[in-house]
Amino acid sequence: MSYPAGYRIERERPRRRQSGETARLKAIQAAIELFAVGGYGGTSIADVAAKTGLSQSGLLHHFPSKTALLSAVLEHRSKEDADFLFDGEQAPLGWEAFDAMVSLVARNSTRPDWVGLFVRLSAEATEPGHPAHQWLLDHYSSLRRWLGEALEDGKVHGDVAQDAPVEAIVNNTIAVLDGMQQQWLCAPGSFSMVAQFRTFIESIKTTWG
Amino acid sequence: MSYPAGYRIERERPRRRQSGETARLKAIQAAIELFAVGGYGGTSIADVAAKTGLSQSGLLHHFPSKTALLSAVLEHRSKEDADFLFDGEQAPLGWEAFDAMVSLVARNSTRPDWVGLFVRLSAEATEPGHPAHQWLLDHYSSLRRWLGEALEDGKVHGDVAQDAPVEAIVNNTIAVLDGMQQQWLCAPGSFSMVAQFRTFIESIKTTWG
DNA sequence: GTCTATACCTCGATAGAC
DNA sequence: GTCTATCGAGGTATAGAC
Repeated sequence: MSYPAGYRIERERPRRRQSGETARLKAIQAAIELFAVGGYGGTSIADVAAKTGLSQSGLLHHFPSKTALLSAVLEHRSKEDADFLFDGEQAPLGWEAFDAMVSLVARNSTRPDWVGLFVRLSAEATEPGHPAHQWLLDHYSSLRRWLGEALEDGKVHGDVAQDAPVEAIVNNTIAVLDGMQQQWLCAPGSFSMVAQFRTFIESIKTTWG
Repeated sequence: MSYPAGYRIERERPRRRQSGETARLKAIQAAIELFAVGGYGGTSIADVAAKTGLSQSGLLHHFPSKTALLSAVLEHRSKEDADFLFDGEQAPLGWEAFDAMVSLVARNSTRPDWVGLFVRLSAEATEPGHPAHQWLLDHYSSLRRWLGEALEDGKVHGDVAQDAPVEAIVNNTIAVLDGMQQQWLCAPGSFSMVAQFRTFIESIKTTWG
């Protein structure tokens, strides 16, 4: 059975009840903002529900449990980060990868909630039993792989010194990124994350370029 | 009024009830280990009491509130850190300050509980309302001051390049320290914090030495 | 899809006996 | 110095009406 073009079975109609998808997105956004301040453990689903404009049970209709909500938040975050960094294109290699990280820092500077979300969750999720633990491991692992490959590629092309300690450079880059955000949260606006991160990148380029 | 040497008014006597000081120290140690895993918000005073070998109320006899316990923990930590780094002597200046930081990292490598304590608490305490917020600000502020002075002194003595961006170097050093510990907690023993931190220090020495 | 009501737990803190 | 008992608040999750 087929229909002529333009024919729609389900036409748009005004409705009081928002669609499940709308409610989910609103809730995820609310959860991001609240987790960013209180972390996962310090935020109640009632808080998220209130910010979403739902009762607690109303929220639990869309996310059967608090951890389900967390999973949705993490998935959302990972996706947006990947979209920003790569956006369908090939991941940059060589020092360009580190320049891409600078862009990421610039983007983060405009999104305190995302910085807070990561800083809080990653500290909590260090613990093996935490519901975001695996996510955190995956996050680090993919970041390490990408930056590691970028440096190895740079060695092949002669942009990176042959004796550059890849693992240490990669880990330190990630460490600067995370530690800087931690400091920045204490006093947002007290320094430029971009400028500071650039200083770091310049230093490693100078040393192992 | 004076007593002959060797004469003691209060002689040691066996007692069932431990002294207040003993109980306090036991509780602080227990709290450190528990805060290191669950953070401040994620740890109940009942947990601390159990680990100390007291009932919840028994613990609250020594620390009138949960925040009082936290304060004692923070004070304890700050003191031990200062003792380790300076130990009554003058704080080292120039690049020696950064070498001292390497020693600190080496010490931390043997104390996962301290690393955990700092990572969790500092992430929570980023929030202005957190009971450890001021402590965190003070911690960063004193660390920044010391490392900043060290670099300025190095400039005077010609060990540090005149155009070295002091603030960025200092902040990045602290960032590496913090971020590295965060990664290390995810998989303690998966890499050497000392070696990695040395790589960072070498890089900045190379660039601005 | 959203709500109220509720079950059941844990938490921080206080009161008061020993 | 340590305990039991208890209060009141707030947490997750479920049942069931609309």
